[in-house]
Amino acid sequence: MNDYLKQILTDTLKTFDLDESVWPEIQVEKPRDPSHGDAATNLAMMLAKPLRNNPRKIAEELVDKLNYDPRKISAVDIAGPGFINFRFSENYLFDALSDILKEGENFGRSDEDAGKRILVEFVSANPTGPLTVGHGRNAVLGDTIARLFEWTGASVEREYYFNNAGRQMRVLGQSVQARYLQELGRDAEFPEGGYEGEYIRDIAHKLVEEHGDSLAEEADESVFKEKAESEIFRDIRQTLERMGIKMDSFFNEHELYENGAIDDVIRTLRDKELAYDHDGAIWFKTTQFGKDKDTVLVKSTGEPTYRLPDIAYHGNKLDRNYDLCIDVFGADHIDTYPDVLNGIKALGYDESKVDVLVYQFVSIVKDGKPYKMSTRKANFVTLDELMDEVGSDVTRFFFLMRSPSTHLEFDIAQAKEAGEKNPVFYLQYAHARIQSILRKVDEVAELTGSADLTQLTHESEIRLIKAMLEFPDMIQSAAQSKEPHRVINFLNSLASDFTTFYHDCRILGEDEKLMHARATLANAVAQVLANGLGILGISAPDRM
RNA sequence: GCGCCCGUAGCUCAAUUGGAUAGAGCAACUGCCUUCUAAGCAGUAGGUUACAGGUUCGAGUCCUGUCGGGCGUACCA
Repeated sequence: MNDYLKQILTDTLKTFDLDESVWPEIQVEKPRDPSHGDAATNLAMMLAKPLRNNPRKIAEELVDKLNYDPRKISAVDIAGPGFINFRFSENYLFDALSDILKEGENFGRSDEDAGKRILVEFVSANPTGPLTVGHGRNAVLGDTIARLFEWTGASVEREYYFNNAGRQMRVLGQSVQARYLQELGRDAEFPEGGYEGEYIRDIAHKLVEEHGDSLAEEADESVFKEKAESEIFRDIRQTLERMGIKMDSFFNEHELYENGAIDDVIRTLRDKELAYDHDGAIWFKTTQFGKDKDTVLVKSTGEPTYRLPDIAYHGNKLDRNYDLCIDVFGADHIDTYPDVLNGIKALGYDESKVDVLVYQFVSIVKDGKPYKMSTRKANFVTLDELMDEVGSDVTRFFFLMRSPSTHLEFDIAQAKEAGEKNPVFYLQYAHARIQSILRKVDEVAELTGSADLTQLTHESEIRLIKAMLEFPDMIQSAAQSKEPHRVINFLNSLASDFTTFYHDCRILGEDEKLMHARATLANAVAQVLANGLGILGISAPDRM
């Protein structure tokens, strides 16, 4: 419809004495206030300057010359400072409603990004412990953005990047080793800054069961580290699966050392005089990109900092020919990704193909008080514990309901509350309620063929149809802006429109023609709710 | 000190990317179950969008400054 409006406005614009080069971009949007119509354009206001005329006068001329199809548009009028408002004809709305049902579970999909290959990298937690509520926002945002782009037609892959080498992991191995020896009743000193969580004891216990005391004389921690890694990764995968997240690949940083990518990065940066030696370390000239200081790429110990493999990793991703690589990062990485972008640009890649979603941190409220988490100190709430309490639907919903750019306050008590305080149920309830009605309709009547939709005349019926029509555009803008919470806002509003309809209009007990039309409408609403919940990875139950 | 993000109703947050009278949920108050699920609906109250300027037909949204909060500012990841 928007395309149609833009088209007829463009046609009208051609009749004006105005060079095409100064034409404003034609914008059509839905007015906030429904009394202003179904669509509006600010074109007359945009033309005020080039035409040197009063916007309302221009609007009058535009409307006068506008040639529109009355089967689609029932009224056009001018309001406010010069807005032109359009009202959709009912005929158009009814056609659109039957299209929704025809498209069914595909309603809302588009080919906006058809043919594009997109890689979403997310979670990417090193295997030092179970996934916590802190990781949850990353995991659910990444997965949902991937789903959104699947709906806009892209071919999407999900990747988990990790590093199983380095100091963190050594300390992890030492922690397990210490617990193993303690389990055998021997003296063992727990490492400084070791991982104190209960899961470390569980891993140690498993080692005792599998190997008895045969590992007691191991000189270093590597056996323990490997066991810890495989156990923790198994847990992580299970947790993700429980949340409906399936990774297509796990990328080990180690690969970048083996295939020489790391060395290549250093060599190229040196060639371009963007890297140099100083104090035994190798530095990246980030001052050239406007930073205060240069940045260390390789420490004097010979160990690279994480930036270097990050640059190599992004180069690797772009080598795999993705059209777009999306990274999902917490706010603590906000300062590091410009280095990565500058790095890959210096290597000759197109950095515009890397897109970073930075989300703000989750703060936990537990027992009404803020709760500070640390994996190492084992003050954390794991995602599994959370899902034990509230299930995956509520978990996903809470992480998605806020804009990524604002802090998310996760109130464990509120999430646990299965009742009215919990907003996810509102959506599921609307869906279940419709299914229940449709079951009853089936019992009382044998409805065949297509309904006579002209029976739908009530204000709340018309509003529902209009609301559903916005679904496809909403998905596109949610994907493009990487803001899944827009889907939730939309569904909340749709569910609310439905319950208004539910209270205004009965389905059962009306004559068969009207019942058929309303059942059709309700069916479409259920379909759109189910599609939207599907994008969010949340179930749409048939009964509650 | 410097960089990035944020500041909207008592609380948690929206606001169609610069549009018309800033909206929801929770909490408070008033009504509504003899009809399809009351996990619901209708209504009342609650605001100088932190503050001060600026840009323009038009600003919660953009620019500058001030105040307040978060994160970063490592040869940690």
